[in-house]
Amino acid sequence: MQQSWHKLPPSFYTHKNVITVARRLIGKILVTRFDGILTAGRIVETEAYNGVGDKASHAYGGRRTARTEVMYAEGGVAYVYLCYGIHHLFNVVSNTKDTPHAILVRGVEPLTGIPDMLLRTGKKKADYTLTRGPGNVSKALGIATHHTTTSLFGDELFIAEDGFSYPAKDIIATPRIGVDYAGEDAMLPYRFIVKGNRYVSGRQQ
DNA sequence: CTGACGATTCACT
DNA sequence: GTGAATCGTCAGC
Repeated sequence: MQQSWHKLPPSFYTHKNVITVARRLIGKILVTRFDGILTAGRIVETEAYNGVGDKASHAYGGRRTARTEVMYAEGGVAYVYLCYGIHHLFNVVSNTKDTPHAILVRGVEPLTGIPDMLLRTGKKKADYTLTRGPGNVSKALGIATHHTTTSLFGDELFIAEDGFSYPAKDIIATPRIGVDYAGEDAMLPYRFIVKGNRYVSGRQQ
């Protein structure tokens, strides 16, 4: 199983077009190995945040703060922040240094370590709610805010590919979720989902 | 130092 | 469908 995983190379993350990277992340495998506990899931939902010109992005207008500084790093690190005081949201930083692109992972399909995901989330059985929605993804995989700035080329937190891919016709673009405050940018088709997949958040088609 | 609020989730009506 | 939970972050004083 995991012996056929190949960690994504730096060139995957330094790509200039964050929309393209978000699209390519669909079908890849998000892997964590904290304290020797291996958990992994196949990414089925992502959202792109397109730098300083994107009103929905934390880096809109070139804003730099202690929290968002990591978005300006070279692609290939994690950006994790706390939302609503409760939920840890995991993002992948892309593009090169000083261009604050990021991709929010909103849904994965559990592959490895499901019993550990159940322990972390306190759930009793593995149904579609286990890793659907960005808060649940981080909780099930054990990702927390202190993992922000973690390199995706280490062994604790990374993204891999295993040769699997979804048919192109099943990957569709939609507007992003929960970004109504972004005005017209809220309409942009920067969210990618696997059509019909149960681990995609929001209303089911 | 203070206050308002969020790239959400879940329990409950 | 509605509302509470909950706290780090950031703008403003």
